Amino acid sequence: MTTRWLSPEEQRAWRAYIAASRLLEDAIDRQLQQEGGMPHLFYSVLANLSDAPGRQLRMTDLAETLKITRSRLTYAVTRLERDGLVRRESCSQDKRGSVAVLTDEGVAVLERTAPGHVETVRALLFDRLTPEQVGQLEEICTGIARGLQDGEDTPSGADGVPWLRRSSCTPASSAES
Amino acid sequence: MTTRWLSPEEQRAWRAYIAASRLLEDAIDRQLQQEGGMPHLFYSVLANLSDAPGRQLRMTDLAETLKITRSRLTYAVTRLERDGLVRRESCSQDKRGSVAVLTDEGVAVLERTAPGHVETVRALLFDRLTPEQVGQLEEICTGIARGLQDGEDTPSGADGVPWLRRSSCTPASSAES
DNA sequence: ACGGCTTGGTTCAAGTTTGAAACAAACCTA
DNA sequence: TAGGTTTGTTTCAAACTTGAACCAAGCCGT
Repeated sequence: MTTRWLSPEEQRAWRAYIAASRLLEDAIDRQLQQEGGMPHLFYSVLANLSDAPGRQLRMTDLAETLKITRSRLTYAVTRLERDGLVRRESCSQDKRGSVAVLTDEGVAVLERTAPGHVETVRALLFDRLTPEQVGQLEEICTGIARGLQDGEDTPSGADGVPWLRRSSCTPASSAES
Repeated sequence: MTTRWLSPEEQRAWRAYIAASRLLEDAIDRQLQQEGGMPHLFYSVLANLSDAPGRQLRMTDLAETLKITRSRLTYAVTRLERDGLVRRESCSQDKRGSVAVLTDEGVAVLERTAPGHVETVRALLFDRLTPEQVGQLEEICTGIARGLQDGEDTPSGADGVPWLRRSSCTPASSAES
């Protein structure tokens, strides 16, 4: 096949998407770095732990919900542990595993940082979208994410390209990022 | 004000967005790294140069259209130059400036890599969206991006939070990423 | 022409990410 | 139950990003 290039509409959408996502992540990272001394991802680790039962989660589960590699998470948790916001405990059932536990100080930092973060997300994103657009965004992203996770362990069927890796999900509940 | 938390809809949209953007960038980076030996951003540098008049662009202009810091671009161009895909030339009009020029080898690599990249973007994103969604995505992203660039040199008016930096735009034309 | 401010780029160190390799414990299965 | 595979996590080096600091060249007003 002679490559199906992007249509003008698709190109515009793609460029806009790249620009928006780059700018948005940069802005959020900067805000969180200044007010919380940590990048967005690290904040997300705390946030996810905070609304997990017992404020703790197995490393792998955390990595899966955050959609990042275990390696990346190991680094993040190590740093957060050094700062006393998270503690590692070995898993009783499975001696291979370890769980990340949010410390009281972690909770405190999160509570102090969350408002500013949410305000930022709101100001930069949601205050600029109509309710319908919020719905559209969710629908679009949910579909894309699902597609990216299903191809998962891609057995490279027939002529399929083995894009992507990563695994399934184990969602937590409420709160922000 | 007591912090306007995200509504359930907003939360779902936000989480979905984070997941989708993370997975998408990872997948694209992986594909490009394998088939082109470079991360998405570097590919974008080549792509942007390729459809610029004379296949060249001032560093600052390139950084602005790519929405990245000059520093990041310096690194990327240095690497691409080391690989012979780009060449730096000093600007005649402004002796401070330098322009990045796409070399013939750069063009070759781009032509060899573009099809796979476009196929990926298509398979992972556009093939999963209806035409209406493509339009919605563009509209949403354009609005967000615009908002993020206007606040630009934020003079921190009254009680404004000085989120973000970065500058305006000087678009190029056709092709992919 | 001089000093000062702005602009275009680079440099450097510290921080983060990637991917492959290493480990160890859990799980088969013969 | 020994051996082989899979699973959970860390380690390590190389690559990339960040932000502040720096340097030069334009720009301006005097």
